[in-house]
Amino acid sequence: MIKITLPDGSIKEFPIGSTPMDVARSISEGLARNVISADFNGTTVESVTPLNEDGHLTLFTWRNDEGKKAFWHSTSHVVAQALEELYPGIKLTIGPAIENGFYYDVDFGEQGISEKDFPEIEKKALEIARGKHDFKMRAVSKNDALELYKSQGNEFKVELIENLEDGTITFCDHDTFTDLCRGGHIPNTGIIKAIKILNVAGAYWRGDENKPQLTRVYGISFPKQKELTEYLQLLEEAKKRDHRKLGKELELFTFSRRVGQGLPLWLPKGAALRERLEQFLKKAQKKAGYEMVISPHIGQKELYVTSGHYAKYGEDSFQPIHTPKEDEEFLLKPMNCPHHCEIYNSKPFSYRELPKRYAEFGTVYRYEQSGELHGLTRVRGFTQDDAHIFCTPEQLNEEFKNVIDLSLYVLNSLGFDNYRAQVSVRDLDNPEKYIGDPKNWEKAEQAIINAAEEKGLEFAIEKGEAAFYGPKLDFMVKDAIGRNWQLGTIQVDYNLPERFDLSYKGSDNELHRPVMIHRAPFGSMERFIALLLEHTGGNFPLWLIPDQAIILPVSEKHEKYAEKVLNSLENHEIRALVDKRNETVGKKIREAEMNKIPFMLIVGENEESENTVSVRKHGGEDLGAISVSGFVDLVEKEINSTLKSF
RNA sequence: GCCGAUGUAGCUCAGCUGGCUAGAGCAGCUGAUUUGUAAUCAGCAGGUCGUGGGUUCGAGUCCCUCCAUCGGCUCCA
Repeated sequence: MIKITLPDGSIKEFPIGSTPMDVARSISEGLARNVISADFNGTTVESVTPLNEDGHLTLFTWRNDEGKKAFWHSTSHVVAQALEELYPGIKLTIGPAIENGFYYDVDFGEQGISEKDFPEIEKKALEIARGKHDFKMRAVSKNDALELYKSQGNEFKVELIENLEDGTITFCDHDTFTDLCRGGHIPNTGIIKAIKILNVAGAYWRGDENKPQLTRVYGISFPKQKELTEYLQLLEEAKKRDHRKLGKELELFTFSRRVGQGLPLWLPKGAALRERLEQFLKKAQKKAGYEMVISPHIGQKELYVTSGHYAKYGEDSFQPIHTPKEDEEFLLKPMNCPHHCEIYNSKPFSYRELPKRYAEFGTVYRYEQSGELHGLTRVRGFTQDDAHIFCTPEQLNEEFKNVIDLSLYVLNSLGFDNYRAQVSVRDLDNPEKYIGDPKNWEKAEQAIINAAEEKGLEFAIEKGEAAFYGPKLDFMVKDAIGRNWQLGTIQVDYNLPERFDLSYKGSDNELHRPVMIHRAPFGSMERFIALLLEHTGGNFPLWLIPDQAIILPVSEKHEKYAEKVLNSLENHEIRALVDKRNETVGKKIREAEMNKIPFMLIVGENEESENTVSVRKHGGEDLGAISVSGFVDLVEKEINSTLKSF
């Protein structure tokens, strides 16, 4: 008998060779039907793997991430089989599960596949799945494994196997198909009820651009057809919310071939919106003790040699700007920190004067690779809501907490309420990777962790994820349709204060090195607005949205009254406009709806005589006739409920 | 940068295997209509078919170059 410890701590005895499935069955038939994979003593095992020793067992179902992974990974085997049957002679490489689904990298040789072939692949794969084949693992000797793939001329698998140790190599069989695989499958293909091939793309073998390029086939699968339908609807929804589409429709920004790739042009509505965001943050920052500074868009080469950036500056960057003077070089600034260090350096500081908090909406330029540009989220010129805090090591904890407060204030004011934090610390096994005094690192990491705890943040600690110059905290934000984004990094930096020889006079009358905090709650205005567009689907918070209300006169006779209403609204700083076009009310409403204007104020005979407006909210809700001042109150109330002061 | 796909009017799209002056809807303009909660009607105007080259009697359609966009890969001080 073996002793199996379950996650709830209970220990049960089973005959040697029992499988996770047997364990599930002993708990309930329902669980047994749903169990698709398991973890035994820290390694993923099949639900049918015989267990021969005592240990801890966790059962996974479709509801667990691990279960989904096994499900998708298993589907990739099925799809690989389908591909092999449809395109004889192709070479399979690897096919892992990913965050949403799976992919399989395939060398199609001379053959090519395109979107048109997807239905056929899906059909074939489903046919195979319906055959209800068991997944069976078997151990293979290195020689046998090599021989199999050498005989098939599959140099990719051969390379994989050559890097494996004899005795650890396993194959996975199902139906007529065999694949090199370390395991983690569902018991049977039969539970795969829906398969969708999503797209194909090029991908280098082992991610190395000098190696052959393979075709990566992306797909996803589900245990129920309904779940696939829902997933496809989610993709549709994401498409509707695409910030590139909404940005065009709402006239926020555009790009011009003449101006250049990755260089956004802000249209009036977008520029005004961005200005409101900046003012919002400036106001909060002022209260938090920041001082605005301004620095130029370029800096001498010398500046970046000092900061250390020049050493990393390569051919794949914007090239230096030369002047008539020989050997004079300027660089477009890729970041604001060096400039801010020099601002700090402009005069000596006493510890009594710290912290200094320098903030700037600084536009920076980075030559992102052309294939990497994407709407507003990856651009070549963008504006960071940057600030650098120079403080004493003792002040770090307090300052960090203040920055967390500010970041949370930003997130909450903009409708992001689902987030957690990630604290990135050193990898203690590789201390040589980090610069600065280990004692200070210890202090800084503790300061971040304490700050996160004291602020009641839900956070995870990631070992080895810190930058070489300091630990950091990132916010992982979940948007309205469940996608994760990294937002608002807060970094501690020991490197630049050293390089710029920054100092302050301590109470001991000695010079000390300040600590620097980099932070940008928005990250960049471009990326943040893109994210906000996708999060809200273009329905920005009322305080931020370009047009808050549109007045729709029923006919020409009511234009004068409409103007009067507009005037009252403007007096209360409500952004409104009048649709005076010679169109029906129905059409004006339709267009206002499509333009996502939160309030439509219909004015006609009745409203004019009663001094009211008939309010229709975006989406169709009819609030009926309200006095103009009543409407102003309504707007102000709604704004105040989302936009609290810092 | 690499692989693949795409590029037709301001926007969304048609245009079969190359064949007369390239189509539609919306937006725009003109006129009629004066309108009550998601599209009033009619007319007009609008395109060197991304760019440059080639094949052909003939190219939006086939081939090549470049540019841009999209999906990935790589990269992101």
